[in-house]
Amino acid sequence: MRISELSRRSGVPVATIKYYLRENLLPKGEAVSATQAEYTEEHLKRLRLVRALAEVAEVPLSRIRAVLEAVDKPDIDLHTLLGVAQYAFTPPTEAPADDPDWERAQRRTAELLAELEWRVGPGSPARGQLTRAVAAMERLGRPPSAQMLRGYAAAAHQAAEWDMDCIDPGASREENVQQAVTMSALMEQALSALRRLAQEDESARRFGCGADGAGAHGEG
Amino acid sequence: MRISELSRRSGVPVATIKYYLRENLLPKGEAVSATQAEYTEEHLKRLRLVRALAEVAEVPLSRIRAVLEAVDKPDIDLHTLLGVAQYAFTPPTEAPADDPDWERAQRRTAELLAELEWRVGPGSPARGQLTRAVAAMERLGRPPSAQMLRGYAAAAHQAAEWDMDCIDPGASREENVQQAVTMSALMEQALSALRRLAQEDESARRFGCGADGAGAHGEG
DNA sequence: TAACTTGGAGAGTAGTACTATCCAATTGAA
DNA sequence: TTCAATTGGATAGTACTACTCTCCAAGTTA
Repeated sequence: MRISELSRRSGVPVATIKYYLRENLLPKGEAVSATQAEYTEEHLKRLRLVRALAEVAEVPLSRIRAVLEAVDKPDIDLHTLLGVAQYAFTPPTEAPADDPDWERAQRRTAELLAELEWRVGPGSPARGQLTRAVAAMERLGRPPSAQMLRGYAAAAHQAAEWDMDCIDPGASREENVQQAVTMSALMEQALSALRRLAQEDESARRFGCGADGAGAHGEG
Repeated sequence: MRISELSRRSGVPVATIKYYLRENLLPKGEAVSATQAEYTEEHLKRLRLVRALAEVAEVPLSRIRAVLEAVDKPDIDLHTLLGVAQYAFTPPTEAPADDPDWERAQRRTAELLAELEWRVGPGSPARGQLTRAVAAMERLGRPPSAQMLRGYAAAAHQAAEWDMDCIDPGASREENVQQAVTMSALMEQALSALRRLAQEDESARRFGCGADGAGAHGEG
């Protein structure tokens, strides 16, 4: 397939595909001649994946590139594959110096993970992300209760188990990468949306005036 | 307090505070003279909130402005207050024309919400967000199973209940706004981080080689 | 009174994600 | 065979976001 067909089938403008090629978000097609290259179904799949992550999950292209590069290394086992994808997805957090809120948050998250006995690497960037969120809440004078964190952790673990149910250890590497990345990014969007909808529902139940739930606040 | 003290106490550069004032992210201080204005503790709180949302939750300033403006309207009840904050937070999604994946996703999300009997407005932007995520997964050939969506929905509702437990109907309006906004944005970050950590744990349990969990993939 | 600070305005900057233009080589229809 | 159209590759330009810097006159402090 030529670049124009890739464009037509994916709905992505040719100029954008060229940009993705330059930025190493898409591997180059096989050069047939000096001014012709052949693209495959794999290119189309990868392109669709990049667009889904960029448009729907709002992942910056730099991080998409990091994930794809991390994942393109051959000869790693499934757990490591999922791990590097995860690690590349999560932006690294640098700890501020001499911040009591940060110190407290870090202590709390470490205690939580120890209590839950989760098998997470000591340098997992999601630790930093969690610490940052908790520290920000401390700074605003609204620290989350230990109970709340434990509850959220239980819900998150439940979600993670369903996620892992979708991974087939026997499937191909490319399959598992697609699955894992889709999982991480798109189900996160879905979870975020569901939580917002659930908040609206719960708010209606507790504080709502009418109890019908149909268009309480103006039909956006 | 003068602008320089606001800067010192918040850690935000004076130039940035001036920018936020121009962009209506922070109300103007009370003008004492032509070249002097007085800022209060409320300004400091608001500034810290803006920074937490921008830096930690990565909410674009335009959406922070929308939330703060929506929430600054007086004389609305608690449920509506939480609702407008939520609505302003969620970017509106426009449906693509003639997309079978989108149609299917929309049908599935509508069915899910109906089955769960959640009281959500028909124009709630989180519906669009959910439809978009599901449609993207359909397009990639990896639609989430109905079971998985139901499971995620249950987890999301559980989280929403804990969220609402933190809202005190008797507290001041400004309190509730802060609480609701902090909740929505920062606990979402925390949930995302916890899900990633839980995925790492679950991946280690199922596919891991060593079973110690200490630094399986290279100490980020 | 002289150095410093302040609020306000405007321009400048860095980064992200495209988008448009140009070019020579190549291809496909007349 | 010829000639418009397409292709890949390179470069430049654009729109947007989030600051950051500079300037200035008015006001405050030593």
